[in-house]
Amino acid sequence: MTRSGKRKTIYDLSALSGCSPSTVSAVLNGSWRKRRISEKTATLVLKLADSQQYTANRQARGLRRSRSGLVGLLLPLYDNRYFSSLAQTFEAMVRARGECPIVASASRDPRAERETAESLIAYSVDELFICGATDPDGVHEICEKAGLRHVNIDLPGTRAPSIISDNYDGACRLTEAVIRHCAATEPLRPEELYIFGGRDDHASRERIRGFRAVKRTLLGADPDVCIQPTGYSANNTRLAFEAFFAREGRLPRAIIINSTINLEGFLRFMAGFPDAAFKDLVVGCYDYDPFASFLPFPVIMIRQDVEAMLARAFEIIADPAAAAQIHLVAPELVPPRTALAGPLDALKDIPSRPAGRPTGAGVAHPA
Amino acid sequence: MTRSGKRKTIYDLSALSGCSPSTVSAVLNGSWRKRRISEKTATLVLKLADSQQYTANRQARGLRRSRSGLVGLLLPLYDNRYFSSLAQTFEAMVRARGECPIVASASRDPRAERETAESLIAYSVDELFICGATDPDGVHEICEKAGLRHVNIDLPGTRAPSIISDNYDGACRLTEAVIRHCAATEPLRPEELYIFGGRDDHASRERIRGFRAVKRTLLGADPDVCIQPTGYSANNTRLAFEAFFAREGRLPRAIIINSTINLEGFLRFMAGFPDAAFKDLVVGCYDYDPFASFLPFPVIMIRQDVEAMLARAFEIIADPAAAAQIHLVAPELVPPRTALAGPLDALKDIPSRPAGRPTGAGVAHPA
DNA sequence: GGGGCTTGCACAATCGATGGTGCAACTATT
DNA sequence: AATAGTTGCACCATCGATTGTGCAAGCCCC
Repeated sequence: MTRSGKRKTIYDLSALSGCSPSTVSAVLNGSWRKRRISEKTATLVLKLADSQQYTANRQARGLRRSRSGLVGLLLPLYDNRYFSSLAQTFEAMVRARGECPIVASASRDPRAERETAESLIAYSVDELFICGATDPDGVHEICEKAGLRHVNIDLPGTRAPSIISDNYDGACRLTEAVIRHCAATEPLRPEELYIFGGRDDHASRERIRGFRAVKRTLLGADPDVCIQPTGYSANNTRLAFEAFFAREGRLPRAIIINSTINLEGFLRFMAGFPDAAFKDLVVGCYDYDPFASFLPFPVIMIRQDVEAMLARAFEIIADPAAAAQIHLVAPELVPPRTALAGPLDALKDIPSRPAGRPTGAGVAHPA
Repeated sequence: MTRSGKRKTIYDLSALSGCSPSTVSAVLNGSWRKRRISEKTATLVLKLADSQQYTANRQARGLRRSRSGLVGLLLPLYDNRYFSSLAQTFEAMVRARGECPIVASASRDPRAERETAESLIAYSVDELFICGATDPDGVHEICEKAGLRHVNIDLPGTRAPSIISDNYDGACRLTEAVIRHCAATEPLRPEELYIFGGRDDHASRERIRGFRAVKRTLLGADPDVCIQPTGYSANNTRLAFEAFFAREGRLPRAIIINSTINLEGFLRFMAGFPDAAFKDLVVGCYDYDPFASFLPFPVIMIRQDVEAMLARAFEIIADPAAAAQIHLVAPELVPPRTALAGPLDALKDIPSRPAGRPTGAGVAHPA
């Protein structure tokens, strides 16, 4: 094992190769043809860099070039399948561009959002994708002061381009799908269909608007009491369901749930009852989670098109003339019991030799 | 709106305040008492820094101090609840220490792992947590050459301290729980209990070892054919179940599944059959996912103690004398239909005014 | 009033990489 | 052979913050 310790610098390579640090630098960053360094010198330096395990110090380079190669993603949180798949896809896309993704979460707290943005700026990120921020305009202001390109995703701001799902249309389709699913048994009455979860943000408002519009159209009425925006907390959602149940002695026949986080709150409620208690329930839920799709009652989900949103966001952030307007991306309605492929399917798995003998040829590892 | 553009530097503040850049620097990094800067000057500079929205350039600071303030986490992937909760918890812990978390994923590919580690080193991360790496020793070598403190999590290496779950014990308890659950109906025969998923890594081996040990003890036999390590791909897992079903005309009565990723493969298989086809199935699964816990058949899960593992990892990485040994952390057996609290429960939710009138006081937003 | 001590700060080198500029040593041209 | 043009590289300032060191001004004391 070679000695542990310090990283090599261009000065080390300079000494070893006998040429100047600037020549080494030019060779290593590819600008050597432009600087008329001879092929021979370049080869020598490159060979040395390889044998010495040289890697450039990105802080030094970033300082000099005032570009860090870092691309930031500001997220509310990691721990649900919508945001984790977003992070996964973001990372793949940034790496594909040869840059380094840096993801940070800010808990949907406007102050944390601003502080996190400042911290990312302190590290000189080159671009910032602001996702699901409670106060996108607050973050915008900080970005603008720092001269940092940025776009909003998932929740729109008024000062920067925003790429969001068409939440209104998604909610319409979701609500309609739930109503039709119920109608197969017995027509749904307006007071039998509730929406839980979400808060006073653009997405929740649009989803509630779609919910109400479709409900009014298809069911003829749209009582206010059916709107229960319990915030984005699982526990508050559980409490809301418990309160409802205590009051009504039953659940609604059909429930639209604003986020899988709220659906987790519903799970907490479920734990107190046997599955049989939910046999007639129909649920519609914003955001897709493969396991949620297979719960013991029909769960119709809306999958936001994370790949399309991010692809669009990358286009827009690259356009210096992009206006502070909203770009809608259509989400996808996912029927119950559907296991969609996700970003992980893009990763190749390395098959391993099975520990036991597989019974049939190639069974355990089909091509 | 203030003009967009450049960030302020200590030189700007120097000019504005009339004192030298080094004085400004000392004031802003807190070393000013030691440098005998007067309280008056300090106050002046701090006020200026505040009004000018100054934030230090971390690249410059990092370059000079050869510490970046970045703490790295190398993950196989983001997009399942085990790793996403790990990322979530990691981030909270790093921020609590006043540093900046930087998470990167490497797809369980040894080459990508090494390259990603190199990239993190290029950004001068101060510490690296290597989680679930296929080749931890390969990453170790790179870290050592760079003089970078590091620990392994989730999968052990031989060259650095490793904090992992007690996979053997967890598998024993899981297998036993599944067997007992089945026995309530009718005693399980050895050939009715399979294990699917995982590959030839330490965790899979330990889990299989525990599985076999308990099976042999409780069921008296332990046929090789019941071991099906189908890798960590959902699709390969689906194919394995389809092949099994095609061959046997049924599923095993009870299945242990090595990872929720493999369980997702099982979902893909499930999608082709009605729920009724699985009414007698009992599943045990490594890693906890709240939605998976509520599938329409009993799913007993093992939750790895992410908080304890990370807390231990932070202790160990801080100890310069830490040996390259394995530290076991006990995982938790989670009965079917259990909705555990997660890292998100630590986030306070900001309640919003409900759009509709809540029927009971405080129902939608209980304290 | 001169030596010694403290106070309060400025100066300048440094971290590693970059890129504009300068300049020898060659080659080509007339 | 003198001039002009090319080739191949070295020199040095620079990015922004940090930190060892130096030093003037003020104070104290005998």
